[in-house]
This record gives sequence, C-alpha cells and structure tokens, in this order.
Amino acid sequence: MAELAEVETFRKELRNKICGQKIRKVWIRGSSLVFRDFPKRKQLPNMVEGKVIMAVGRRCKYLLIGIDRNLTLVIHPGMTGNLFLRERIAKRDRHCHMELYFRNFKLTFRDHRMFGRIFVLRNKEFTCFPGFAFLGPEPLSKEFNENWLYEKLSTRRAPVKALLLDQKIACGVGNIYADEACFIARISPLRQGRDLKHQDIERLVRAIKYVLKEAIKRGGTTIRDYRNPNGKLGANRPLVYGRFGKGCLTCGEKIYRTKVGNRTTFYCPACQQ
DNA sequence: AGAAGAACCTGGTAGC
DNA sequence: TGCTACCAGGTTCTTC
Repeated sequence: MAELAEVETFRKELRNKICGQKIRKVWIRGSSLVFRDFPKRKQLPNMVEGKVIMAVGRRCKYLLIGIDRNLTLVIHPGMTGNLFLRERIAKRDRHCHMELYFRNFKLTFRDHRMFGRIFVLRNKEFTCFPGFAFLGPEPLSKEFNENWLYEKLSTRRAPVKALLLDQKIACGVGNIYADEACFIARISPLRQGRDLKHQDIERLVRAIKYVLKEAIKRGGTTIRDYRNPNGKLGANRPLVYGRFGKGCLTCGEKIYRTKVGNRTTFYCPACQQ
C-alpha cells in the first residue's frame, strides 16, 4: 500500500488533527517487530509523553512527526501499515503496535505483516540516519528532473521498472506507481535503463509527477489494505496496475502480467514500447 | 558495481 | 469443509 501518495495522504489528514496536541499517554506492544530497528523502544513512552506535536512531515515513504523541539517520531508503514484516528476507548487488536493518546482521540498504528518500522530520532541523529542518507530527491521537487533521471538510468542494464523502485533513484515510487508511470509514458517496464532516449526520460519524469499528483489528489490508491486515517478507501484507480487480461484503456489490447525484479508488473505490450 | 533472487512476516484466497 | 500452496503494495541482504 504505502507508496508516496498514501504517506502524503496520512500527512495531510493528520496534520490538522494532531499538530499542537499534547501526547497524554503512549502504548506500545513491547514485543512488536516494528520497533526492531529501535533498540531504545522501551523508553519511547518516556521520551514523548507530555510533549507537544509541532509538525507532521514526510520524506519519501517515511512519515515524520515532529515532537517538541528536538525529537522526530519516524513511521514507515511498509506494505500493510496503517494509521487511524479513533476514539480513545476503541479496542486494539493483535495487529496494533503503537497508540498515541490525545485529549479526545488516539492515533493507532496497525500493521498485520510487520514490514513497517517505527523509531524516534533526535535532531542531531537525523542527518546521519542511514535510512535517509542515500534517498534520491523528492519526485515532486525540481531536483527530480530529466537530467537527474538520465544520469541515473543511462548506464544501467536493469529494467526501467526495477530502477524506478530503487529509492536512491526515484524515492517514494513503489510497485503501483512505477507501473502507472511507465504506462502513461508509453515505455515498456522491461526496457533497459541505458536504452532510454532523452525524450523517453522526459516523458517518464512528467508521468511520475503526474501519477503521484493525481493519486495524492484522490487520497491514495487502495488495492487491498490501505485506508486513510479516518478509515476511508483511497479513491485513485490505477490505469494498468491490477488489470491483467482486461482491455488497455488506450488501445483495447489485453494487459500483460509478468515479474520484473521479483515484483508483479502490469503493462500493455501494444502501447508500451 | 550492479543484477537477480531470497528473506523478512501474516493473512487471504484459489485450487484441490 | 479443510488443507496446501501461493500471492501480496517494501526493504535489505546475499550471491554471482
């Protein structure tokens, strides 16, 4: 679920609700694997209880909750992680891993597959944190442009789809939007990176920005598990992802399904060259 | 260095 | 109905 557009939806929905709110109480599942990268997890409640949320940001697929002046609660939802705003008395089940209690509601992190990650960074640890150090530029920024992508793809033999999933190249792009971007740019996901011409890369950059903006506008894409913090489904509908055997929305040919870099990949063999 | 594949997890479902 | 095998939107490690 959680690609850039879904995490951005989390950010927008949460920002107005939790900014300025004091964290009254924290509950964490002690044995939960989502804290496996955070050795000091037992101290998490002590670190943040009684403190105020100052900002809600995002970098790539990481949600960043700024607490007081010098702490950031970092949440990576992984494949199935979700954040929910709920009544304080709402029951937690065995897939809940963390709850932040505010005055009138609580924020719950739920993840049944436990590929998600949660940890806390102090400001001075932030810049040297390895998870952020090598991420590429935000795809919706000016720095993510045809020059950047050409530089990253033009020497590579790997399929362009696999390269788009590399967070050092196109951070925030995941399996769905990589397929969608290739479809809109009319580029086969199987083509080698070094095989793309400048004009192909220009179309691809435009397509990546377009699919992400549209998905954010619609509150993300729900294939299976994704819900926004209020429990609503994402309203974005993929043009090619998940449409195996159905007619291409451009030319009517059947959509193919294959594997690229071990990931399920959908494309139209007629439109995408 | 870079490409490919497996591993990490659980739950849902297709097929028998 | 019940069992097994396989599949899933992310990341990271190992092997070649």
